[in-house]
Amino acid sequence: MNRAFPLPTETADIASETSSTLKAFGVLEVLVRARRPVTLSELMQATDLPKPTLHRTLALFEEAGFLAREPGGRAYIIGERLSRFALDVLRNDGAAAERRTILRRVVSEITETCNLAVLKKGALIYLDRVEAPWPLKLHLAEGGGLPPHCCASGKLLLAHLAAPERQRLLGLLPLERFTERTITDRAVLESELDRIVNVGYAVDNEEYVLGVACVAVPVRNRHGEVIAALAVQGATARLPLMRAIEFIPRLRAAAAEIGSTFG
Amino acid sequence: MNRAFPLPTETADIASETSSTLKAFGVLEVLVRARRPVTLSELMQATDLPKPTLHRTLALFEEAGFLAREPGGRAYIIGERLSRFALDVLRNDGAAAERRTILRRVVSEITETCNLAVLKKGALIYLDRVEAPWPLKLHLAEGGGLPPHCCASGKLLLAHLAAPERQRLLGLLPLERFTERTITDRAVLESELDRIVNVGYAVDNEEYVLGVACVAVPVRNRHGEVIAALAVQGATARLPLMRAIEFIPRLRAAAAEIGSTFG
DNA sequence: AAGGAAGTTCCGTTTAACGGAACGACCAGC
DNA sequence: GCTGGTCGTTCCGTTAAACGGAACTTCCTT
Repeated sequence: MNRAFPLPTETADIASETSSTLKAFGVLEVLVRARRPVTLSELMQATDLPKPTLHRTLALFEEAGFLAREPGGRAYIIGERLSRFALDVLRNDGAAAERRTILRRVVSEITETCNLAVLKKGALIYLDRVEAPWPLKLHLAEGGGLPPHCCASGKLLLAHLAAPERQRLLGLLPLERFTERTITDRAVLESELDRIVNVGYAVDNEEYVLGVACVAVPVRNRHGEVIAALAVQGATARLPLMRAIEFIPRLRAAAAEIGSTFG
Repeated sequence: MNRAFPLPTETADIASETSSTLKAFGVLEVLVRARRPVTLSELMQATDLPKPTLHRTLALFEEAGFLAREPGGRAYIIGERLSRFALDVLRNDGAAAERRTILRRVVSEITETCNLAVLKKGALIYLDRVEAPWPLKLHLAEGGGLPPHCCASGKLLLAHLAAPERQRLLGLLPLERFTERTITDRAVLESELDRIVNVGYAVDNEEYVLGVACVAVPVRNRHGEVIAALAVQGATARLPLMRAIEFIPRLRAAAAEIGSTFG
C-alpha cells in the first residue's frame, strides 16, 4: 500500500502522549489532514504508535461512527458522525463569536446582509450569517445547503478547488436551472470559474433567486489557501450588482480579518 | 450559573460508554452543540457523568488546546486546536462530495429518497443518504444500523457475501419479525438471497416498516466485487413496489458511477 | 458571617489500554 | 501451486491510566 505522497507528519509525537484519549485524537488529526483514505500502516509511520494500539483505536472510532472504511478496501475515511461534529464546531467555537463580530461590523457599515460559507459534501453551507435590518429578507439554506453553481460563494469556492477535484465535481453537479440566468452549461461555468480565480471575486446576478444579487470574496488561511467565502447579498431593487461590487474592497478587508481567526 | 436554556440532550447515554475516549468525545459533542460557553455542572446534567471524571476529561482537553476557558469565567469554550481540526475534517470530504453529488442527482431525477449503505458487523449502515422533498419522511438507522434480513440493501449485501461468510451470518442473525412480511425463516431467506444474486437487485416490500418499500442494486468496485448497496425507498402510497422497480435502470447507472469513486 | 452551590483535588480501587508475538489474508514472482 | 513478503487482525499477560466517593476550596448569595 505504498502511496505516492506521505502523510503530513508535523504533529508532535503522539506516541509519547500518556492519555489514551489524546493519543486517539492525535491519530484522528493525522488522518484528517490526509486528503484521502488512510491505511493502518501509513498511520503507523506517521504516528509511531504500535500496530495493535492503532488498530484498537481505529476500530473504536469505526464502531462509533466517527470513522468508516473505504468500501471495498481497508483504508479509513471520515465518518458521518465526525463530519457532523466538525460542522458543529465551526459553527459554535469561540472564534465563531469573533467572526460574527467582524461580520456584524461589515453589515452595519454597508447595511446589507452578509454571510460566511464553506463547501461540505459538494453543497454550500453557511457557517454564519448576519442580516441587515431591511424588511425584505430571504431565507436560504435551511438544512442541506445551496447548490454551488448558482450562488456567488458556491462558484467562488468551486473555482478555488484543486484542479482534479474541481473537474470531478463539475462533471457531477446537476447544474439545475433556477432562473433564466442560472449557468447550466458546463463549459460556460468552467470559464466563469477561471475568470473568478483571476479577478478574485464571484458574483451571482439573480442566478438562483430572481431579484437577489450576491458578491463573494475568498477567505484565506495564513497559507493563502481558500477555506471559506464571505458574501454580501441583497434584493437588486436596493442592491443592484453594480453597487454590490463597490463593496468588494470592504469585503476583502473583512475576509482578511476573518481568515486570521482560522488556525 | 443557572442558564435559561438547557443543553440539547438527545445524545445516547455517554455515561454507559465503556471507552474513556468515546466518553470524552461524547462530552465534546454535547459541548459543541451548545451555542455558548458551557459549565461543568451543565455538562454533569447533560451527560450523567460523575463530577471528577468530567473535570479530568475537560482539564485534559484544555491542557491539550482542544478546549479553553471562557475568559473571565470558568465555562469551557472550543479551543484553537479543535477548531483547526474541524476545518481539516470539512476540507477532507472530496470523495464524499462526489458520491453525495451522484446521489443527489438520482434523487432529483426520481424524486424519491435514496441511500448508500454497507454491511458492518452484520448490520446495515448508511454511508450517505439524500432525502426527497416529500413531507412524509422516515428516520431509520440513527445509530447502530438496520437488521439486514428485512431491508432491500441488507438482503442484497448478504446475498453477495462469499458463501462461508454468508452462512456464518445467516446462522447468527436473529431474523427478528417486524411486520407480517418479514422473512423469519432461514431457508426462505436463503432462497431469497439466491434469487437476488440471479436477478441483480433486491426488494423490501414492507418487510421492516409497514407502508415502506425499497429497491436496492449493487455497487461494484473495478474488480466487480459488491462493496455497497444503492437503494431507493419511499412510502408505498407514493412509491408502490412496482414503481420502485422501474427505477432500477437509473439506479444501476448511478451505482456504476459511485463504484468508480472507490479505489 | 453563614449557607450553599459550583469547582477542584485526593487517593485507594478497578478496569481499560497496552503492545509483543503469533496468526491470517493477500499479493507477486517464480 | 508454492514461497517470501507485506499488511491487517487477534491473543493475552502486564501495566498504568481512568475511575469516582469524599473531602476541600472558592465564590456567590443573603
